[in-house]
Amino acid sequence: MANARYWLMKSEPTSFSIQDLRAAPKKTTSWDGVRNYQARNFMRAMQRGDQVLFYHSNADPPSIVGIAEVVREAYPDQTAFDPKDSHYDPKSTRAKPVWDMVDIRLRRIFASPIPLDRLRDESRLQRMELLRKGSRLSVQPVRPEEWALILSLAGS
DNA sequence: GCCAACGTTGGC
DNA sequence: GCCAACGTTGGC
Repeated sequence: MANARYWLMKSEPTSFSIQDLRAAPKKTTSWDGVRNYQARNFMRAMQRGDQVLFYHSNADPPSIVGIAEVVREAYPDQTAFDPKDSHYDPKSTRAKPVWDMVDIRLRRIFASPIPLDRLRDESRLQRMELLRKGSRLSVQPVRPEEWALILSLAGS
C-alpha cells in the first residue's frame, strides 16, 4: 500500500451512516448518488487500496467517524438510469454514462469520532477542503500528512 | 428551521 | 457569454 492515496467522503448518517456500512454485506457499499462533476472526477481517480475518511455531515456534531477502503474502482452509477430513483439523471445513459461510483469497504470505526470543531483547532489541517468556508464537495482528496495527523487524533 | 455558499439551468 | 433564479448542501 506504499502508493495508497487518501480521500474523504461525506454522508448524512440519517441517509447512510458508518454503522450502516458495518451492517452491509461484506461491510461494503457502492457510493452511488454523487451528482457533482468535481466529486465524480475524484472518484474516477481512486484506486483500489486507497484509504477513505468517512465523514458524517448534518450530524450532531459533524465528525470524521472512521475509515474505509476503495475495493472497486469507478464504474457507472446505475441509479442515474432509473427514473424512479431520486438520483435519476436523464443525461446519463447506459450507452454514455455520466455518473460513476466506487465501492468502499469498512476498515475501522473510531472509538471517538473527531468532531469538526476539533479539526478546526489543528493548525496543520487548515488547508483541508473540508474546513474551507462554504465547501460542499462530498468527495475530496486528503494530504498524507493530514491523514497521519487525523489518525493520531483518533488514537490507535 | 434558518440561511450562506455553491452549482446548475435557462432566458436573453 | 452573462447572470438571475433556483435547488441543494450542510453548519449552526
